[in-house]
Amino acid sequence: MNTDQIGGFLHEKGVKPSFQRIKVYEYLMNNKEHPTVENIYRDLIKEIPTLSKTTVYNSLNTFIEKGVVQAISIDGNEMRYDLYERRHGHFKCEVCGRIYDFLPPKEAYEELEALEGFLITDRQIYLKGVCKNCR
Amino acid sequence: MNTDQIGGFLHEKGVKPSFQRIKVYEYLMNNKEHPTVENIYRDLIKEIPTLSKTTVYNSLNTFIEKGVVQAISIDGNEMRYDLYERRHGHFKCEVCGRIYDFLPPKEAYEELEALEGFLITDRQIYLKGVCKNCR
DNA sequence: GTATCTGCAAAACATTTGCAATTCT
DNA sequence: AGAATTGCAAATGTTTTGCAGATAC
Repeated sequence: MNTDQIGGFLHEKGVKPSFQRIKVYEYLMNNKEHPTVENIYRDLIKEIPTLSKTTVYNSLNTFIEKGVVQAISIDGNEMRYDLYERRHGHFKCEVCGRIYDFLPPKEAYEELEALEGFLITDRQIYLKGVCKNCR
Repeated sequence: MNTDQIGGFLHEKGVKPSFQRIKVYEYLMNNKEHPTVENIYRDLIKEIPTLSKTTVYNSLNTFIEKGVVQAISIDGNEMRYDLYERRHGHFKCEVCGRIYDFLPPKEAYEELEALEGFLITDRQIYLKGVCKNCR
């Protein structure tokens, strides 16, 4: 996906595709390791020297509102961000700090529908432990 | 469970049962609505006028280390705390803000074991939406 | 008597807000 | 021109840290 295509996609989703927003979205496309605002800001400012952290926050919050990005609050520290994809869970390694995606079996999600009388709009499955590399 | 029994229990779990720690633990036993540090502090200071918020944080962090309490980071705001119980999920109502416990079907948890080569020490399932009362 | 725990004040961070300047249509 | 967006500085709110005094074994 090139810049124009991202613009088109954001527009479709109800997000005005400003230059900064396109860059933030593109960053999330190319960096799947669940970056923090700091990560995004530090990297993008090389390309966009006038960028402010506020704009990164603004962009991300707009994306979340429109459902194109999800926030990951797997621990009490900073938020991490990820393109929205249905039904994937996150595993955080307590040793290296890396966050891995995983695809929980369909059953795990389907069973979660069962909450009688509640409207469910978001589901997050967070696992913690020690990853393959760190064991 | 009375104060002495809590003390015994904490001792068993490797937590020195100070007066303050027993009170914090007792508070979590009696207040299952996932209180914040602020909640705990505001209520307990009535009983323990010298209590400090630092001690509440210290106690909770010790509890978490020893696995008797779990922290809930369901959103990017303050942490919430809950006695550790195997296998229960949390649902946050976006309207009233309340956090409900729910018991995910066994299958949902068992399937999560499947992560090849990873050691899993903690699992959290967070749902968000609108609760029965707020619909 | 030495370890640990408490509690105050200050520090450290992440995130939000107010607002003026800029950009886009 | 009008509306939305950007970016700076300041404010907010949560959690941690440093440290001195108190407590416990």
